[in-house]
Amino acid sequence: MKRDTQQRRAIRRVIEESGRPLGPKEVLDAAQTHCPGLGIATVYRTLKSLVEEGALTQVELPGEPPRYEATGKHHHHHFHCRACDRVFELEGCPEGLRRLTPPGFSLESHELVLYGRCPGCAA
Amino acid sequence: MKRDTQQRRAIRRVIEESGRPLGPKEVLDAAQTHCPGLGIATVYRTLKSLVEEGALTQVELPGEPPRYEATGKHHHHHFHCRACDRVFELEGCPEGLRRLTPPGFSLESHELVLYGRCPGCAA
DNA sequence: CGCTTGTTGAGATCGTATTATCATTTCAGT
DNA sequence: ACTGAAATGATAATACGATCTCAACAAGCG
Repeated sequence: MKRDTQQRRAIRRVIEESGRPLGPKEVLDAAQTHCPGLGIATVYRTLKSLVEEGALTQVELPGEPPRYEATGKHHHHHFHCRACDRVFELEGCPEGLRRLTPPGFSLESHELVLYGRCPGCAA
Repeated sequence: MKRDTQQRRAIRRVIEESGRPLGPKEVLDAAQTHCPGLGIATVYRTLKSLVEEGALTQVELPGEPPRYEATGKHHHHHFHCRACDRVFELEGCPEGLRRLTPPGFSLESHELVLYGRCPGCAA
């Protein structure tokens, strides 16, 4: 049976409040302000179980370990800041993807990542 | 000083002839047909030095170790076949990326990956 | 409140990709 | 061909993220 622990509550909370995909380390740091003493093992365990029960979605970015965001948002992509290494959500989706697919290939999905500077780092 | 060895020649050759990004294991398998006895250590060493001298470019895809392709092609993206796990090059680039960038963010570059079935696996 | 059992935290352990080690080989200049 | 130095290959060692172990803890029930 699944228990409602402080740790699990803190982890869910920081991800839902952040509005952007967080890595395990980011989750740990943020959740420790609500739940001192929280360990990294619990973060990994909880992220895994939240993904399995569908509450979280793994976000895979090129050359990076996975991050996690709340499930249920509509289709979107991400912006990866090269300066602070944070990842932000983007609205919308580019046009003409089908046009890029050569004959014979069957297109099932796509991933797009924009790179640059976030507002805080662009200054 | 840099020597022209059979191993290095075989590795450059398979990458240039493949026309798609190859991972270290793929390079090893393909190059061994030209250079029997080739070891994985030499593949890693050579890939690294070819990247450093600018002959190869690292291709990072979500959730995958890097692959390598010849430098000098014009801007392009990739198609990742979910069945055979091979990666292919795509021509062209989607429209409207700038439109996706929220105010305050400075866009420097982007990566796009299409997923699906390649011609050989779609059948 | 007290018991049962799932959960936690610290550290050990693992898995995979990559790099270092080192004796041997082989390239390249003479 | 001879020689010195760089390159190679088998294997050990590393890096890193993620998972496992297990004693201590705490959620939830009666």
